[in-house]
Amino acid sequence: MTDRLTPRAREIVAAARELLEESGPSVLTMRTIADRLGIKAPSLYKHFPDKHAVEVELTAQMLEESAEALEAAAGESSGSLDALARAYRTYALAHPHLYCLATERPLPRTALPAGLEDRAALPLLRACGGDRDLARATWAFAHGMVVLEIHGRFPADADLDAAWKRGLKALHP
Amino acid sequence: MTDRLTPRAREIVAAARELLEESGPSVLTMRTIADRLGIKAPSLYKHFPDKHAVEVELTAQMLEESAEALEAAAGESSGSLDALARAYRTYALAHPHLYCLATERPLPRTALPAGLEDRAALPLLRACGGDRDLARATWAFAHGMVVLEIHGRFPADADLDAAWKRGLKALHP
DNA sequence: ATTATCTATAGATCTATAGATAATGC
DNA sequence: ATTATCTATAGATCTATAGATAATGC
Repeated sequence: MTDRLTPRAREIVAAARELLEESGPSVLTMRTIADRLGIKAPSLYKHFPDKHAVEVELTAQMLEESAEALEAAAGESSGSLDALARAYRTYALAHPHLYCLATERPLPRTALPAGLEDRAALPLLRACGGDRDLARATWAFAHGMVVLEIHGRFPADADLDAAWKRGLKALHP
Repeated sequence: MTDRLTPRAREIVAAARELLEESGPSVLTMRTIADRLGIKAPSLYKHFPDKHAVEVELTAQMLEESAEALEAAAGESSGSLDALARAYRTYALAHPHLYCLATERPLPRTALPAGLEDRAALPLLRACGGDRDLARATWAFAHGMVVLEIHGRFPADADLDAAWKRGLKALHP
């Protein structure tokens, strides 16, 4: 995974990520990426075939980092489902634009590192005792809570901690 | 609600909706909307101040129609939470681009018809016996299932009916 | 030699405004 | 008169390619 890209390509992805996280997807263009590196936009095409390839790398970063966050939560003292949920929510809310970019479009499965999709899903699956249906339902709940919060869909006075607790209590009594 | 817009404005929204549902958000431009009506794009600005105002109307349509679908499900024989969930999923999957447009951005609360947000939330809140936390958790679960399905995030062989059942059983035993 | 960069540019679009013209309604 | 439309256009962008030039590595 660290050798998927040349060093220069990694710098390009890093610049893209800073832009995305700071200012959102609408400012993420080949020109703004190049500007941040002090080069011209056409030079980027020596490192990536097109813009989509850069976005795929951002998606891979999100999946890998959220997998790491979940693995860390699973490995801690408690390792409870509450801890996993907290880790998921914390990661997503710390990187809302990245989370949405990686999540609100089809997974570019063939372009991602082998095994990454499964790795990202594994901690939750384990915590569900291998019950895939329960793991998917819990994932949907967590994803729904996170994206609805990111997009400001809950009423301003909603107690989201309470909603998380209520959902987790039901799914994992 | 039927008098929010002039007849011509309603035709514009209808054309926008057809485009969106047929071809997705990337083709929804002022020019394509105008083309579909046989007029030129600048003429649209006599009916809407800007493109965003058209999108707000599409969002209002989605909220109103999904509210209707949920109200109908609540009023039927069973009126169970399963029926509500089925209605929600069916509506969203029948209108994936509209559902995402209306859902994957902040709610334009001040521009929407008064009471629409509450109305859309009410059937589920009722079915939860007024428990707002449970209603929000259930909404997040349903929204998560739907958007993950729309965006092709579940493995191709995932049994989504089973995941829905499992989640609903937990949330509403 | 190869690689990274640059300049120049093709080829598309987009949103939105200004001002003229035609059609409609009192 | 008012309203809807049109033409013309401003003013921004975007992605991506072609071909030249400079710098690096054998």
